[in-house]
Amino acid sequence: MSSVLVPQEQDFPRWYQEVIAKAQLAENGPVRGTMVIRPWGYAIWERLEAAIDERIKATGARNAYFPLLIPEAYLRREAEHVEGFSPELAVVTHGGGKQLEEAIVVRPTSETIVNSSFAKWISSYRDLPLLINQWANVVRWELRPRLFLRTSEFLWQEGHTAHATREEAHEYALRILAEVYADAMVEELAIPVFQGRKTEREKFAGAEVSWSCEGVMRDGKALQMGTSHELGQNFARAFDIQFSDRDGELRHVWQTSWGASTRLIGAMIMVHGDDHGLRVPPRLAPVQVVVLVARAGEGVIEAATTLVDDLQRAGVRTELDGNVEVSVGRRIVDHELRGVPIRLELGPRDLAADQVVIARRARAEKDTAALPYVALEIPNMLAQDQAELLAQATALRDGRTRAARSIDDARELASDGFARLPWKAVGAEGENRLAQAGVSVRCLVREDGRPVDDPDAAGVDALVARAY
RNA sequence: CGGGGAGUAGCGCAGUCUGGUAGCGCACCCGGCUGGGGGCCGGGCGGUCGCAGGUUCAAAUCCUGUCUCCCCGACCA
Repeated sequence: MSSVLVPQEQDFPRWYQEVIAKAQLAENGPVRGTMVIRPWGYAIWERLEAAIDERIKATGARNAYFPLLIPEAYLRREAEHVEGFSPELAVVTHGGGKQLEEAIVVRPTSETIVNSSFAKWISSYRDLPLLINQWANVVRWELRPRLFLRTSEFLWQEGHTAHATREEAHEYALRILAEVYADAMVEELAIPVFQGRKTEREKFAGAEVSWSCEGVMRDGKALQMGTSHELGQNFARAFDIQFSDRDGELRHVWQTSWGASTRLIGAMIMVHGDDHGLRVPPRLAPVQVVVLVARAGEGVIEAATTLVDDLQRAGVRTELDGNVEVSVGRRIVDHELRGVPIRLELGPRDLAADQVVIARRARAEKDTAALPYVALEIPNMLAQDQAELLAQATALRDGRTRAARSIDDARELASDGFARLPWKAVGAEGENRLAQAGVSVRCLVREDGRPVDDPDAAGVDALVARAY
C-alpha cells in the first residue's frame, strides 16, 4: 500500500466524495440525502447483488415482493419496532387529491407488511420454514445522511423467515450471517469482517437478538455491513402468525429478518479506494481488463482486437479502448478512477518487441508481458489481485484492531480503530460511558470464534469503535 | 435542535479587512504545433457577485434583514 492515502478523519469525507464524483459512481439526488447511482456503480452493484442472491437461494429462501406503502397501524402493532422507527418515517398524508383518513408510511423495512401476509400463508407446521427474500428500496428520514453509507432512500435485500422452533430460527439467522453475508464480503468484496452479536443497546428495534458483520474502514471507523436478527415471537404475536404443530397444538412461529444494502458499495470505496480512485475487486469489476491502444500504428488495432477476443474467449470481461483521439494519459486516468483491475497497453513499440505493458490496479505496478502468452496468464493474475486486495484489507483490519486494558484505553484506541476488551469489563454501564464519547460496542465475539450464546459468559469480548 | 463555515462564470476558487464598477484555474469555441501518464502556444465566448433594503458621488466589498447550502454533534442499515 505504498501510494495509498490514509486520510485524517477531518478530510476523509472530502477524499471520499471526490473519488465518487470522479469515478462517476454517484451524485447528489434531488431530495437531500438520496443518491443517484451511475451506470458504472450500478454494474458493480449488480454483480454483488447476484453474488448475494445466489447465496441466499442456496439456503432455501426464495424472492418475492411486497408493497412500498404500509398503513401506519401495521407499524404500531409491535411496540418496540414502531418506537425505533417513528422518528425516521416518511409519511404519506394525501392521495387521490385529498387528505387520507389514516396516514400511510413509506416502508423503512418490511417486517410488518410481510408478516401480515405470513399470517395468512401459515397454518400448519407443513408450511414451515417459510423463507422469503425481497430486493427493494426503503426510506428512512435520517437526520444526517452520508453518501452510500446512510442515504434517506436505499436499495437492499431484506429476508424474512418463519420457523417452528427457536433453535431453528437461531441457526438460520447465523447461517445467513456466515454463509451469505460474511462469505460474500470476503470472497466478493475482498473485505474481512467481524461476525458478532449486538448488545441490548445496539440491537434492532423489535428483535430479541441481533447479529452483524462489522467492517473496518481505512480511517479506522466501523461500518455495519450486514445484520441478521432473531425476532423471537414478537411479530408472530403482533400479527397473529400461528401454526398447528405435529402434536395438534397451536403455536406462534419463531422468526428472523436480515438485510444488506448498497452501503456495501460504500464499504468497497472506503476500504479499497486510494489516491487514484476506485479499486474494484476483480470478481465484481464490470470490466476486468481494458486493452488500451496507446498509439495507432500498423497492425496495432488488429493485435489489440485479437487480444480482446482471446481474453473474452477465456471468460475475462474485457473492453477495447482504441480511442486514440484522446490522449493516452487521460484515458489511463479514467480507467484508474473507475478501478479497472488490469490495463494492457499496446502500441507500435510493443508490437515490434512482441510485448504489452501491463498495469495492475491492486498493486500499483507497471510491467511488460509477452504478447503471445499474456491472455493465458490474465485469469490467474485476476485471482491473485482479488487475493491481494483481501490481504491488504485484512492487514488494515488487523493493524487497526488492538487490545484495550480499560474503558478509557478503549476510548483512546477508538480514535482511529477498533479496541477489543472483555465484555465483563465494559457492561451496560461502560457502554453508556463509551457512548458519551461517540464510541459504541460494535459487537460481541468469543475468543474461540464461536457465536456468543450468552453475553455474560466467560471469554466474551467486546469490539468497540466509532461507527459510520 | 446546538456549534462552525460558505454563497462571485457550467465546475472549483481569489477578491471583501483598507468601497472606485470583477479576476484565476478547469471546461467550452477558433487556429497552429504535438501525440507511450490528465499536452503546449496564441486568440475567444461566458458572471454585474444568493435575495431585499440602507449608507455613499460610487457597493462583491460597509450596515440591517432574509433565504439556501455544507461540515461537526444528537437519531440510525
